[in-house]
Amino acid sequence: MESVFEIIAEPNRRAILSLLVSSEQSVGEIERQLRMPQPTVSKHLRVLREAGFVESTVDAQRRLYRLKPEPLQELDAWLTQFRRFWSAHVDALERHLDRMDQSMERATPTKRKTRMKTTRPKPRT
Amino acid sequence: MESVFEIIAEPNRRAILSLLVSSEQSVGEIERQLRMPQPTVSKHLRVLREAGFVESTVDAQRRLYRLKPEPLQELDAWLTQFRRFWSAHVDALERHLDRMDQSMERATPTKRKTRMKTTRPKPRT
DNA sequence: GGAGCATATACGTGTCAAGGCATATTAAGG
DNA sequence: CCTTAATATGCCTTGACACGTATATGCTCC
Repeated sequence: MESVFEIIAEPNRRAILSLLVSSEQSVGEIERQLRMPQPTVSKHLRVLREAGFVESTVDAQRRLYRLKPEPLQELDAWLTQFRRFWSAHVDALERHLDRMDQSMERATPTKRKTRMKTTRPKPRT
Repeated sequence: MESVFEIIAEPNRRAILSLLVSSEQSVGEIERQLRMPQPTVSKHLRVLREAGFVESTVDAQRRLYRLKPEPLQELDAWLTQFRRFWSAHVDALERHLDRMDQSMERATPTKRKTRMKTTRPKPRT
């Protein structure tokens, strides 16, 4: 269970991570929302904690788990090499950029298919 | 072996994908560069092909494998939800952007630490 | 069409991790 | 203290998958 990749291969763990995006949660809250048995939750949280995906603080009998960014950023970094590749594929980059800034999708009803070449992200000055 | 995540959990498969970023390769070339037995390569390629990560064309006795972008873009899309999160963490977003365009890193000796606030992704309207 | 190279598949085996269930730990509160 | 709630851990079973070795398929060229 070394790598970041193996950790997120497990669907329940991904579900937990997605849950924690909004805010920190206790084990019991996770258990209820995801409808999984408590030992399962605890075990997955252990894995996530040891891999650095989450951290916990104690609040009386309960433990509050929150996300930590580093491992997912590492994953993001791994993806970088492929972004170069798929930006070579025509306007796949554009779709990617659209996903990047998910502000205002409705603002431009521009047709993707017939769209002119977009300005590529400029090399940072 | 459903999900994108399970596919890339395997180190050898990731190695193959990384190899194919530069250009298409035959099975034999992959075999030699990664120093893995031929059946292993073929099996992993099968998995990758069925999951849509690669496609192959026939060139006489050899088959040339090349990358397909979609599954990795799907992974990228999954990461999106977390980008919002870690952009809440101070200037992690900035590091992310720096990673996005990996052209010319040496050109700007700008100090990251003392840099001014970057424009954040706006909350969806 | 037979030899030889390139790639794919079949089968048997070992490992490892997820899940279920029971139980241990720790804290709180009366 | 004793009980109850919240969480963690241990053990066992089961299934999936990666690997090695052997073999099959397919193409080329003579």
